[in-house]
Amino acid sequence: MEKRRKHEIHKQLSVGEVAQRSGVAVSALRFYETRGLIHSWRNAGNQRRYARDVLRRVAVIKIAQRLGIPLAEIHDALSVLPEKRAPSAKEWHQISDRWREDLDERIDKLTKLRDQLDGCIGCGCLSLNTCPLRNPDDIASEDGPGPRMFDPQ
Amino acid sequence: MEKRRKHEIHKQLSVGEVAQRSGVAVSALRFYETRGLIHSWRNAGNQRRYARDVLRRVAVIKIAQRLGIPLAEIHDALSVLPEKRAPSAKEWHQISDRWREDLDERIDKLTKLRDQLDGCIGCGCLSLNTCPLRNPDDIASEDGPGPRMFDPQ
DNA sequence: CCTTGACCTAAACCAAGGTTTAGATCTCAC
DNA sequence: GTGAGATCTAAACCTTGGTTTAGGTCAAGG
Repeated sequence: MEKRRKHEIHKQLSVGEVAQRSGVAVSALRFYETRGLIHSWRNAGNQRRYARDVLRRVAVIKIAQRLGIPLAEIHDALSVLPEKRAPSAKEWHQISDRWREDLDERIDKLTKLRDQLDGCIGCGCLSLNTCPLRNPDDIASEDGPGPRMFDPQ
Repeated sequence: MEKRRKHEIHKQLSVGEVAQRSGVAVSALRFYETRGLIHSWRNAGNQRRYARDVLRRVAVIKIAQRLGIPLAEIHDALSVLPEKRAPSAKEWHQISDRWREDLDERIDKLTKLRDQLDGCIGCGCLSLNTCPLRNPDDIASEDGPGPRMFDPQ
């Protein structure tokens, strides 16, 4: 509780406090700042100070990272969100819907890939120049039949 | 046909020929060689020469890349495959089954993530310190309730 | 007042998967 | 045999998402 006192006294957070409470390394927080994902001001001694709202922002960043969204896109998404208040349901929807679509596309792509692989495993894939796995864009081989994937046995 | 003559005369392929026929850049082929994914010998003038079988190997590499398998793992998988003949169905199975599992896991992970996101979008997510999206490992927050994601409106 | 821990910056470093560049050498068709 | 185009090497560079290090400054309890 000794250590907690500081937190209770001022509403601003130091970078170390944000790190501890958000579970993100100090170096990562500074990195996010260079990328414009979070913001801070400086105290008299040039140290970063954060509004408590930064914790929400960092939480959103962490979620987006888990979803596999690149930081640049997270940045764009966050620029929709207000800095000093909680976003409205509508604002959150705007962002999460976009990420949801992104996720869907990736799942779709992987699923199609899996189906192609299954086809290729199952069928023996003796005619690999027509195999969808080898010809993702359905471009006919320009140089005669390619090598077969494996021996007919 | 002029240019084709060279191909027809010798069964060995130069790096440029492999690049053209496989659709992989020369620089990438050299890179794969440094990683031990493909092999070549040198001619009298120190230029790389490849057996035609390298084309099959590169095809497998390309497929694996599409599946999202890192080169180091592709290397491990390829070390199972023979260099100078087409792999047997069994050998191909050994590899493709592994990749299939890998793919499955990733699809699973993304699907779970999508479901969590859906839950979070749908439910309003007012209690974010218990939200599965924010607490992937189900660890209780140690520092009181976190900030809510958005306003109840 | 002083020491220790937190903080500051810039720059280097890491992984993956290559590409680009520079400068030298080889090959081949004519 | 010669010039163009292909190839060679090593090293630098690129992106993404940071971490580490070095050398200094700040803050605060005792």
